[in-house]
Amino acid sequence: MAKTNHTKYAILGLLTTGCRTGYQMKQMMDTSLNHFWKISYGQIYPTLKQIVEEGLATVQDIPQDGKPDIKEYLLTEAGEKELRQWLSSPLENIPVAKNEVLLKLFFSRHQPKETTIEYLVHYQEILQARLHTYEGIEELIQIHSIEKADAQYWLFTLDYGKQITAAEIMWCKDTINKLS
Amino acid sequence: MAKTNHTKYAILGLLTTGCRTGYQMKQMMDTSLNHFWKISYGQIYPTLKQIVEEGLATVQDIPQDGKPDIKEYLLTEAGEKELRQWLSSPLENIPVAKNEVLLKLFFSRHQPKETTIEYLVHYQEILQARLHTYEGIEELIQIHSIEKADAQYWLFTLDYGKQITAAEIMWCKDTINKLS
DNA sequence: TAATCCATGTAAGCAGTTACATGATTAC
DNA sequence: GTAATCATGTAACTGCTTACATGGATTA
Repeated sequence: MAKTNHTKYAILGLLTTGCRTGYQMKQMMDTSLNHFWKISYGQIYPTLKQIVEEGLATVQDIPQDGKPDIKEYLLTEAGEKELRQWLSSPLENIPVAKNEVLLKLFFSRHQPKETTIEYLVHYQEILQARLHTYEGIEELIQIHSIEKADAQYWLFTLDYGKQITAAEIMWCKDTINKLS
Repeated sequence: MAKTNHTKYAILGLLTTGCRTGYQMKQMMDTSLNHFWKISYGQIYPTLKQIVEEGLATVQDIPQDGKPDIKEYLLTEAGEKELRQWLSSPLENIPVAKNEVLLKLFFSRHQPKETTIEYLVHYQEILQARLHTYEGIEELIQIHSIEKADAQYWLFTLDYGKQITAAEIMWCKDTINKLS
């Protein structure tokens, strides 16, 4: 089964992008990785602890003036190796993404068509808003990392979000039409 | 927060489609709802029990010859009402779907481009296979439910799967090109 | 004779969120 | 004076999968 703990690798990866504290990682997630990955502090801090125990990173307490002390994490060579190994490992069975929108639609013959249409219109608005968010992220990436080797790959993932969301919007329009 | 237990509603919904046992529901999930919803027996049976306790369905033990006894579940009026209420409730914050493919790509500057390309080619193949699966599901729906009011909505969800997968394949090709 | 189908169910465990606690500093 | 920002962390809980148990009938 090779149960890969993806969260662990997400954090190892973030350690290569300039993030050095759990707090910074959370912020990064909530901005740049926002559209395809998200974890809570309740997950980040214990995982960081575990990563240190495994020798994949080191910690150092650094006092700050005015602000709370920080714990600075740095990737070790073993950590880098582990990350690279995960990157090059083939992707196995991708789990099915649960889709609440489709679940409701699947059973929607039990409600008036108008309600379903309203529902889809609302969903379309959410998608449109999401597209705007992506534009914001694009700017962030360009500001943050003009000369970073990362930027190219970050824009690939963003492009995914943009293209798939656009396709979803198209589908919404199609489906609304079919129902009208 | 209005924590909606989607699994419960998935099961209530399935009870309106001719599924009368937990076993049948699992089969239905693994075929027709396969691309956007999936649950295990360990989730189905306890939820069915709970649904009966809440008065949303009734059970009946029915002995069979040759095969194991079945427990036949039937939706009550209260159950139908509950389902309809959920259907008409607005969709709130859609949780971020974690995407392992994008997570790896995000950190892929740490590996040779060739490896990333191979990886994307492999992913593309998986997507292509998925498209074929969808065609299979389409046939299933058409056979299963020629005169069912459900069919229209089932085909909508399938259409979603087909269109989004096609868009993903396009993105794969684009990205492979950019990397070459 | 080994595997698969039918059909139900439970216990252990994991991944993850939510809510809470702490406490100084800065912005409105 | 109230809220937000910075920064770390834990405990309780939920949702879900996996692995196991049972056992006759059918298929390869």
